[in-house]
Amino acid sequence: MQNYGEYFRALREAKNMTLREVEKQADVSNAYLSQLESGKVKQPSPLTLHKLSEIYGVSYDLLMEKVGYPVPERKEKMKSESGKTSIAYRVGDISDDEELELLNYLKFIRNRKK
Amino acid sequence: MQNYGEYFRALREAKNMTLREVEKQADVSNAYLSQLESGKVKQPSPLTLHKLSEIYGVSYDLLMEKVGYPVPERKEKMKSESGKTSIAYRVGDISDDEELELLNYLKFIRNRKK
DNA sequence: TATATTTGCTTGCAATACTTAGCAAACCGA
DNA sequence: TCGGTTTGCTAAGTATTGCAAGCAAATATA
Repeated sequence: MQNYGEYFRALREAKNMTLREVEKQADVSNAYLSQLESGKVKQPSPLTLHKLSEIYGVSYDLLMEKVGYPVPERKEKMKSESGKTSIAYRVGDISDDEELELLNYLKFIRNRKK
Repeated sequence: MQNYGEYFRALREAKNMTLREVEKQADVSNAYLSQLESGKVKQPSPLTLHKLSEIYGVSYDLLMEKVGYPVPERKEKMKSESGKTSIAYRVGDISDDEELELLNYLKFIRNRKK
């Protein structure tokens, strides 16, 4: 993915967290998080991705793949293994653009009722 | 692992390869390989590890673990999640209500652009 | 309104991955 | 012996990760 900065931002905003909240929980500086979300970071380290994956509740592998690191066989497996069962729930059915929209909508949902 | 430099050297020598042979196949400079094997490198990038894993015939995961990167736990998490929704896999932990809303919104997105 | 806090961001800076250039010793065939 | 090649290595330089410090605007609090 080229513009994964926006993706990280969407993840954070979907959780309604500030840069400094993530900084505390992940032990990653808010300065660096800002750079990450604005596309100024090329490839954050696996350790950083791991911390963020836990906070945002997404898989470590997914983030590794997002930023362009080689990923130990997973995507291919999931695509080839499960047949047509539960196609509506399949991961690959959602494009990156759609995913961003869903994250933004999730943020809207969570802010709506307060 | 602390002294994985020697480990990489052992891998290379077990294959009877020179630094320059590995350089050609992996597209990693012999200078850097030398530093790597003499313990002057802290954490080679995942991409470099991936290339070396293919040449030396060891698993990518193993090398990732050797140099101290977090390694995806493929035991419980993924299996317990696979039965659930894949949207959660992509956008993070969500409630059932939120999932329903997101699925409806996804349908809206897809019908919209046509 | 005025002051304090929050929030995102930018600017230097240190550490480190990785490269190009090149050195020195070992190894070759004539 | 001698010129060339191979081999591992070091030195110097570039690029990027990630941080501490701090700024400016928004927001909260008095």
